[in-house]
Amino acid sequence: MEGLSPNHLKKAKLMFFYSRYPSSNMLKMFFSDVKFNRCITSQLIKWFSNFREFYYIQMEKFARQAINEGVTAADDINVSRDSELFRALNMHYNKANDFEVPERFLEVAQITMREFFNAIVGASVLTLTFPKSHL
DNA sequence: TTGCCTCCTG
DNA sequence: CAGGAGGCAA
Repeated sequence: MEGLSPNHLKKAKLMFFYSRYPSSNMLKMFFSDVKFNRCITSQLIKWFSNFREFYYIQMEKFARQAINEGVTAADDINVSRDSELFRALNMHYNKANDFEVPERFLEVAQITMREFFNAIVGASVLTLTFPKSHL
């Protein structure tokens, strides 16, 4: 019925730093000590789905914050280990802070942030161009 | 139908 | 995070 321990959850979170969309096969390799069945697989996939939700919610949150703080160019957005965004994400996926988050994750997070920034700015431009009834 | 995903709740 | 609803592709 189960097979996934709290440690597996912690391990999954660390894996998230490397891939946001691990395939079921990748999961099977990463969790080679687990006897997979539909429930286990679904469980793990659900975890990553939840991880992504949190990730994207934070992205939108901080992208809007940057806009409100006056940032006008996506290129002015940078994500480093001392960024508020990173602190929020690290707190969520690496609570114990006993793992060194790969540099690659910072790069990806920054790219994501910029994409959200542009998407939000773009959307606001639309509402300004086509106000009220026209949308 | 099955599998995976997002969205929304609690 | 778990559950359930609902969309979508295989």
